[in-house]
Amino acid sequence: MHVDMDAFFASVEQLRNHPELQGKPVCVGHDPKGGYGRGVVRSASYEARAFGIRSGMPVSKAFRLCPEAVFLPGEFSDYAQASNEIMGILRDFADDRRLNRASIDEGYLEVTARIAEHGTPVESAREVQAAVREQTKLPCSIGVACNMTLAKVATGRSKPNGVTVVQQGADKAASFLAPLTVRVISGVGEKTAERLREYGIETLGQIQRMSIADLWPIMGRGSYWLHEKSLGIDERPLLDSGPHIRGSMGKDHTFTEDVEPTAISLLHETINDMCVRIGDRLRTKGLLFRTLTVRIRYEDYTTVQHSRTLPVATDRCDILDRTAADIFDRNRLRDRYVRLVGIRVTGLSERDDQMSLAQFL
DNA sequence: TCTGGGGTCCTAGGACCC
DNA sequence: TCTGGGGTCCTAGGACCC
Repeated sequence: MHVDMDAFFASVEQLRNHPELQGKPVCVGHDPKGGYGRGVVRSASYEARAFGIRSGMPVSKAFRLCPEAVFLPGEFSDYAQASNEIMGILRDFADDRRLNRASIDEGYLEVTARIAEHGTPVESAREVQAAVREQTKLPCSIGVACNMTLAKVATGRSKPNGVTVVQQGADKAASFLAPLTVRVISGVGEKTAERLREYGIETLGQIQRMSIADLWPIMGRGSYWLHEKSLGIDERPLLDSGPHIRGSMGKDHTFTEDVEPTAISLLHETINDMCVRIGDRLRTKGLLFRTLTVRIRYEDYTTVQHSRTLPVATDRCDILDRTAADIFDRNRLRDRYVRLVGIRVTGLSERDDQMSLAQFL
């Protein structure tokens, strides 16, 4: 069973934080600044979607589509809190409490035993949906199928507030997927879809009818993967995701206006500011980093990144800032306006409060 | 129309070690 | 002077997800 919250951030705002916004178009995202804002919409309520607004859309466009929409900056901690409540509920329904948390607002539950013991897939899904709604006020959609790929596609067909069940059997899976666009498969993004389109391929049914040899010139090594997905074949076991171990931490900043190459102090101040915040986050989480990556996006949107690995893991702000500034200075192109700068730290480890010999030296 | 910010995962080349 | 094969680590880029 795959459970995905409907317009998650926008729903939290409408149903938990600002009940007066129920029934109104709500966008969570960056300030549109009267149509001149540079961010994107992170989540749009269904009322906003009726105007054509979608998540990921530039806020400037969303504003033009619906100037009367309410734009909220959003409060991430509220969403994290709601997410934890939801995952707790889902876990209670899963066989052996086996839940795979796929993101802040979606998860996969093993429910084979539960369905065998009592009820049909539809009844079970409705039960989960009702429990989530009662305990958190929030709506979700659910897909039930014999593997994770199919369940997630099914959820996509259920939105909002729906339930879709894909009956068992290879033929049932294939005919369910056949008419759908390749984009419904998680892992097929815009680039892959465009490449397939160049060969006249748009639906999963078309891929089902191809051989691996036909697919190879288009997809290369990814051919087996895509062919199996198109048929609804997915052998991955549903593993409990366990406690989350983060692999990286970072911050990006897009300037309100592109920064001219000579404005060095502004660029350095911005980098310093981000380093201070990352340093604070590292220390509150008790983490150290070894590799630092600086990202630069220029006015024409070309983006490059440069990284450096330190000999010893650290959480020190001065090292973070000095290294970031140095990487930036050595690599930036001095004849281009800068749109964005970003800092990301990887190679994270937990801080051992005992000082190591390497650190001491 | 003009593209955020948080991430993950994969590939590939080069340096280096044994 | 030129050489293999196994392996790790680092760096850069790219695709993708929510």
